[in-house]
Amino acid sequence: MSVGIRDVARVAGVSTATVSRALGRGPVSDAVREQVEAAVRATGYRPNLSARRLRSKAAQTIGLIVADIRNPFFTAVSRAVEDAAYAAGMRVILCNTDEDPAREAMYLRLMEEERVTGVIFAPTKVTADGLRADSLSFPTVFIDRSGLPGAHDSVVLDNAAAASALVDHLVAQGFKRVGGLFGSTSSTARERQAGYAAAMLRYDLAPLARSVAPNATAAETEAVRWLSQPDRPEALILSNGLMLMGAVRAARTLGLAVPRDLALAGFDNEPWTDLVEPGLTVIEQPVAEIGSQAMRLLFERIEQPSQPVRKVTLSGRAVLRGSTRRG
Amino acid sequence: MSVGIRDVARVAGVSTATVSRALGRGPVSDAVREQVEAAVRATGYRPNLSARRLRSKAAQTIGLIVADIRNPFFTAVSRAVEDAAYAAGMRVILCNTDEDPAREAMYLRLMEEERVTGVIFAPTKVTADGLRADSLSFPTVFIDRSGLPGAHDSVVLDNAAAASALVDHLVAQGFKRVGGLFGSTSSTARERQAGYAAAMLRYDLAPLARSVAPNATAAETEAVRWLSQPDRPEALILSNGLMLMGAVRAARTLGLAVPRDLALAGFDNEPWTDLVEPGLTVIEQPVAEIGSQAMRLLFERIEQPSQPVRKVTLSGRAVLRGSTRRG
DNA sequence: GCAGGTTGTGAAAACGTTTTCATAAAGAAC
DNA sequence: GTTCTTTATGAAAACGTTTTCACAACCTGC
Repeated sequence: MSVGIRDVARVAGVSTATVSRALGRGPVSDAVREQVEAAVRATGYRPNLSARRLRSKAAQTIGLIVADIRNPFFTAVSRAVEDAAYAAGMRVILCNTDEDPAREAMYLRLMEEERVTGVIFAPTKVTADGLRADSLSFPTVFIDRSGLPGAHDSVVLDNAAAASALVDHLVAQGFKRVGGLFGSTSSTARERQAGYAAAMLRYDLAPLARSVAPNATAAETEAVRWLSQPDRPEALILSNGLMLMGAVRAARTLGLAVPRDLALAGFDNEPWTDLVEPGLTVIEQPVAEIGSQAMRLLFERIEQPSQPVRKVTLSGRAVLRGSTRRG
Repeated sequence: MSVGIRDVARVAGVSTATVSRALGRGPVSDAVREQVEAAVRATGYRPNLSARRLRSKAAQTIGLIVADIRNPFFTAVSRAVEDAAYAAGMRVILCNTDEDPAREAMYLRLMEEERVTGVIFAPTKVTADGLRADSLSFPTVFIDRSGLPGAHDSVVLDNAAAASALVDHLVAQGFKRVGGLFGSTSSTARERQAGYAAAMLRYDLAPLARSVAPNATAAETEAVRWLSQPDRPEALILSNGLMLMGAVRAARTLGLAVPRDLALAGFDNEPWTDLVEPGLTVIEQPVAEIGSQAMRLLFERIEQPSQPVRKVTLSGRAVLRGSTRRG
């Protein structure tokens, strides 16, 4: 049937141990190494990674658990994670949780069964708060969201500062009734909401915050409801790219001109945000950097399991466009 | 150290074989099954999937090889593939090739070493044309693109018809100098180009087609060059969503109003295409359907390896918006 | 010329499961 | 009551590698 290491050994005229050493790193003479390589070519041998993993206890596999790969933020991060993983000779198993704690639990169990080398995880708040430092049997780095302080390595945005910057800009433009629509499931949304509220209070303005599921349709529905009220906000901050899209839709539905009737600002500098007139003001997240930093932290954690927990905080960049220009 | 099936067996007072049967499907008495389940809970046992795969020769793993997960078309398809895979108890390994045949070859070799259950693959033209029916040691379904006729199962769009529909619409609107900018690496782009050219000829119009790398920046650069010429086209068809975005950017750069100075039509009904004024006319691809059909074909191929090769052709839906409305 | 490395190699154990084979017990058919 | 199935179980083999252990051959330093 299938050609195994024994066949290669027979063809090369050596033992299986020598073949294993020649293919991996081990002391073998140059002559033997060439013989083995020739035998591999001759037989078309392909190592069986399951057997290798079982014996060597090195899965060479990274788990990537995110809410939804269709969220462009996660798409971009995942690409950076995969590039780093494959560059290090590792595979990536991708999991979508849809912000559902039950699915998160299921995938975490799967990661255990796979005996993964490590995991990059964007947890919901409820899951993150339940995970103590020793809850997971594998090295884990949180991205975009953090959990209990000091429990896990993480790479996050300075969310409060970013939200604050948006408020600063809107207030400087003369907007006063600035509302905020934030996601309800992640620590990140909470931090953005807190940063927003704190900034508003600094200007002696009343924070007007609401929370919904962090997706486009939920945001659109809520925005339509909110903006139909007589005392509707004159500016709206959205806590991610999907929700920003929902808000744009809501403004269209209600016939509100941006920024004359409604100013809009949000997160995630997605390619389309500068194409929709008059351009959307957003906080740009360093998505590739988040992914690669997360992998760096993960690899360093794997090498030094007992080193202190680290949290890398990256700054967003405010990209100011027409959607927040004062009429 | 780690708890294995022997520990569970000892705690439950049965043999490892019985534990294995109780956990999988096998004839065991209800009493024993309960004992085993209790022992699993008591010990915190997690099966080692590498060992299971090695022995059972069932990897329960699907490989998904696409050009770039950041292309929203592939993002959406991948989500559908993953949903179907996890629903069937399988894992997904995701690979990005960047349209590079060398990386495609590398990932195909990886799939062999993983002994994957099957692969969903969007190959470049050069790789697809080199793959005969017996070139791959695992069941494979091509998506978005097809290879040698009858060599592999595939799920594709009726690309020629879709491109033709765009030409029909543009001509009906009164446009005559209709150009086409197509990707250079995939069979799909070729088919769209052919459909475009055939339709143009049907109207006694001269086809004006160019090919570039299928990404936003290459399309933008080429579009700027093309649209700067005195005899520039009055309408442009783009062969995917990224290129359509590049063309929108080019029009902005050159100060061309859409559709007055330039009509635009493309593929992929991405969420932003109706937000950028005056709305972009596109062919909507049934992305979720493509992913789930591909998985269906794959599973059926796994069950009946020798059944005839099948090709599922799905139709796109023309979404007509302002970008193609005549002056 | 000899003790003490170092280097290259093979035989066999080990990794943690599932599967095969054998067997005992229980039920069905006569 | 015998024989023939069927069902539930355990002992041991098997999956395809890597790693351990042992050892021989070759160096090095004196």
